[in-house]
Amino acid sequence: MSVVSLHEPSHRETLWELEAAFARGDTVSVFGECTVEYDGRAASSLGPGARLLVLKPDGTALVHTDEGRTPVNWQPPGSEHRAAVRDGRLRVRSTRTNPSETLNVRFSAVDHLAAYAVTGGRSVDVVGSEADLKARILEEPSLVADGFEPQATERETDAGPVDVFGVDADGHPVVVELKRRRVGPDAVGQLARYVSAVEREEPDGTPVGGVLVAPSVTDRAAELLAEEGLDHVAVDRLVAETDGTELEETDVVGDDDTVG
Amino acid sequence: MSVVSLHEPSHRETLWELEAAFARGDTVSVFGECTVEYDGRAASSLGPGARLLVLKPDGTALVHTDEGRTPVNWQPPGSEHRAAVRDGRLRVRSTRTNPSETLNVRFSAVDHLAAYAVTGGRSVDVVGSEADLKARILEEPSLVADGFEPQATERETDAGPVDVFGVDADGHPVVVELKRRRVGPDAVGQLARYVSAVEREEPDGTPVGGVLVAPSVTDRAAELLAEEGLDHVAVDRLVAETDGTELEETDVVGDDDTVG
DNA sequence: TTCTACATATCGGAA
DNA sequence: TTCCGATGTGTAGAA
Repeated sequence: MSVVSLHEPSHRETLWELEAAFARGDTVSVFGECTVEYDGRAASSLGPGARLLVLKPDGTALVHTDEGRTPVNWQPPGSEHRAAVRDGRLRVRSTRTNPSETLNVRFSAVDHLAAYAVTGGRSVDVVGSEADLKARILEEPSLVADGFEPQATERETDAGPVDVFGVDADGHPVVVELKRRRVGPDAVGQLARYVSAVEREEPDGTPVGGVLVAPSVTDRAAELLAEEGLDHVAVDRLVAETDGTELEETDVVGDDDTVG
Repeated sequence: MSVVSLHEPSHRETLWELEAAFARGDTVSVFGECTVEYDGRAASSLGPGARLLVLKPDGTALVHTDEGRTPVNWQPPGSEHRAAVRDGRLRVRSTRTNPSETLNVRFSAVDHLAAYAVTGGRSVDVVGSEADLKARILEEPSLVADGFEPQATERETDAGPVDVFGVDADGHPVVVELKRRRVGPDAVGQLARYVSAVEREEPDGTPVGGVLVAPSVTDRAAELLAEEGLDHVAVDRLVAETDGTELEETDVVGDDDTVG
């Protein structure tokens, strides 16, 4: 049987099915009235309400309310799920170590449980990552500056790895920081940090250039760049991906049986 | 009825029930064999597999595999869900604008659907935030440095808001950056950025101090701090919360009916 | 395991 | 709405 589904089960039935689902390696969805407590890196408490609890075979636990992409409470992969009936409530406790964390979900009533053999598979990123931007820069270094010659990627410095490192037309070192989206002061700080580190490596007085490649920068970021003598080059991910040729949306519109 | 549950429904039944659940404002859990495509800030594709789809009334859509806390694909709150039957498959499409994004989940077979009136409520953080750390510092400024006097929190600079701003025993400006956990080079960069901004505000030659308050720092971060003439003060969240008195775990151990 | 930075980050607060 | 930084960030890749 592919799916096990319990409608308004007793705590004992829920307990039994959770045990079986854990043993099978199923992913479990539980709807019910519960409270949630968490203690670990922080500590929090959630009062009674109707929630969705998802338990994965890799140890992930998610408590969702009716709002938000982020679970209201959770436990990361690698945790261990345990269920028990105590004080007339069904308790699901998920724990992990390093850091030590505990999630406690107490159901006064379980309204529905479903267990199913969910499979894996990663979503293949077809476009849009910082790696795409890097490929584009390496393919056409003049986007950074006329005469720019890349020499290394992920080059290590005392301040961390530089996205693209190279030399300008005068042979002076240039640090390039890539961002896939509009950036603020933090990205300028990151670039400045790498530039400083390279300056410390070079003979005194060697000018070290810094270029922030991003679709756009905030006003404050632009001021900080000017303040630090750093440059911004506007390169959009669309430009990076299409090489000048815009892609058209070709998805078909107009369906039968559409609801929503 | 509190929960609506369909076992191995036809696409038409699924479609009908999704429509009803959307109208009621229910949160929906769908188990089935599907492919997923996403296009928006990035673009990705996920091949056939057995997955869990969660649809919330606020427009959130989550596609979960058997692994990981992060959904393999998703749509943020504010999106609009639509369902349709097309080419013999049940399609759930979730779209939003600004940025324009589309999530497309195509089920070859739906094995289970459950709809339930999930309620809200935020998890109340009882301890452990950066705000706690700030309160602790304001309560006992000498933790930062002997003679330190806080003058403002979230003080604006050209580089952004400073967590705690004050003067040292000599009356010189001091910038304090708070972190609730162990920090790396990025936090040093953030502090350095604020210090630089304050230095630009002050008369030339005014020494501006910078203190990073965090439980600990990485080796590289420590080197960078030294390089920049900045300080680190180790203040743990536990110290911040308990004021010297350690809390004991009082949770009861030893339950009946425990499984897992 | 730890370190380092990316992410379709998400989220909340402020201007 | 944009800006800005915190987050129990999570996650991957490298040392």
